[in-house]
Amino acid sequence: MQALKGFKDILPDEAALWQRVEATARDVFQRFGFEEIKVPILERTGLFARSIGEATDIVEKEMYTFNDRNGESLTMRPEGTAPVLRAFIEHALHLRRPLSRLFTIGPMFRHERPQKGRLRQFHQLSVEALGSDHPRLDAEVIAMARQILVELGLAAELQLNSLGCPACRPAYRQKLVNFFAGHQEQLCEDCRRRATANPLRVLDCKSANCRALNAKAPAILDALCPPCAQHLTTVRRNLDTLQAPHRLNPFMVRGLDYYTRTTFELITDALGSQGAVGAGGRYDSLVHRLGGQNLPGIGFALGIERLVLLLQEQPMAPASGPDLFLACLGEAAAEYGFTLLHQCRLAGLSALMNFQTPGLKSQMRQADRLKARLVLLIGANELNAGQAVLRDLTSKEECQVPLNDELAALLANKLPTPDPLISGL
RNA sequence: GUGGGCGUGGCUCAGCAGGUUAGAGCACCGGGUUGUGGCCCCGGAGGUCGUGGGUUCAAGUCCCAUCGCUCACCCCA
Repeated sequence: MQALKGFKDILPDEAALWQRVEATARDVFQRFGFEEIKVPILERTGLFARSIGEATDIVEKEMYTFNDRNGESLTMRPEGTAPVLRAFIEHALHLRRPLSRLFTIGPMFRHERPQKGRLRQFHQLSVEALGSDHPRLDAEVIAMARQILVELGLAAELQLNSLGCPACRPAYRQKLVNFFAGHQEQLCEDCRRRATANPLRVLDCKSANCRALNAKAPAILDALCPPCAQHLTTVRRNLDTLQAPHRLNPFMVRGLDYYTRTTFELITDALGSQGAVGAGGRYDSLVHRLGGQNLPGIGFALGIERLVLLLQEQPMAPASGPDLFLACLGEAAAEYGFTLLHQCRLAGLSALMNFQTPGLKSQMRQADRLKARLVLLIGANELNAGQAVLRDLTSKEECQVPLNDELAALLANKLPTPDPLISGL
C-alpha cells in the first residue's frame, strides 16, 4: 500500500514548518482584517468550468472530476477562488460588509505530472477581497501577500502586470494575433498553436526565438485603456508608498481566464522550474459571471508546499522537546509517576514518560534525545523519602523537590519561558 | 500526455568486469559494575536488493516488461 502518485504524507518534522507557515499567515491576515472562511473541497463541475474558463488546461485536462451516485458531475477543487466566491454569493456576504476580506486554507487538486513544488494534492493560502475596485485595495492585498513572505524570512521578487479589461483587452488580443500571424515562422511549435488559441500565452514562452519576437510584439501596457492605465499607475504608486518593491513584467500572463487589470506573482529562483510561490490578481467580472452582483474583487494564493520548500533551505532552529521527562524506576514509581505526569500536563507542561520503565540510563538517553528540558527521577528511594531528584538537562544542575500535590505547579513555575509564537495563538 | 535520471535494511548510500553467509554511516535497542543523558567503545535487531519474466552453472550486478520515485517539458501555486 502506498499513497497515490502526487499525494504526499506530511511527517511531523515537516508538519512543524507547515504550522509555522499557517501561524504566520493567520497573524498577518488578522492584522489586515481578513477573516477565515471554510468551504468544501468538492463542488459541482460547472462552477470551475465557468470561473476558471472552459478552454484552460486546468478545466480541460487537470481536474479530478467524477460522477456521484446521482449522476451529477463533481470536481475536487483545483483552486480556492471559485468555491469562496460561490459561498460569498450563496450567503450574500456582500450585504454584511461593504468590503469582504476573506481567506481560506486547504488542499487543492490537479491531475498533473508531479515535480518539484508541484503535487496533485497541494495546499494554498487563498485570499479574496470583494467589493472594491479601488487601486489602494490592490496595493494592500499585494503588500499583504508580500508581508507573509517577509515575516517568514523569505525573499521573493514581486512582479506586476495589467491584463486590461473588457474595454481594452480584446483589441490588444487581436493586435497580438495579427502580429504573430505575420511572424509565424519565428515561433516555436507550441507557440504557433497558442498564437491563435491563447496569444497572451506566447508572451511568457521561454524559448529564445519567441522571446526575441515578443520583445517586438505589441505591448499590453501600451494598449491599456485610460482607466486601466490609470489604475495600474495608482497601484504602483501605492505599492511604493507601502515600500513594496516590485518590477513591471509586461510578459506575465495568468493561467486562469477570469483575471482583469492587476496581476502579480511572487517569484523565487529556489524552486526549480516552479518560480512562483504565490500569484493573484484582480477579477472584476467574476462574481457577476458566477451569478452574483456586479462586484469587483482581487485575490491571490500562496502555495504552502512551495513556502515550506523555501523554509527548508534555510537553517532550521532545532525543534524543541517536552518540558519534562519522568524517569521512573520500578512499578511503584511508574504508578506514582503516571499520576504526576497527568497533573503536570494539566498544569500546562508538556511531559512524557516511558511506560516500560527500562533502566535509568536508557531513560536518561531517551530524555536527551527527546530534547527534554527537565528530568524528574523517581524510584523506590524517592517514594520513601518523599523527595525526588529534578535534573536540568542543559545546565546539569540537580535539586530535590518534594513529592506532593504541589509538585506539578512547582514544576510549571520552573519553566517561565514559553515559546512566544505558540503562546500567541 | 512527452522526455531524462533513479529504484539495495527507517534514512543517506557503497556494492568493483555477474561468483562463497549483501555492507557502511545515521537512526533504533542493549551493555561499558550495582540509580543519571549528550562524546567514545562493544554488542544487537532490522533487507523478498521495487515487481515479474528472461539469459547463465551462477544475477543486487546483464536483457525485456511493469510499477514507483524524481527532475524537466506542457501547464501552473
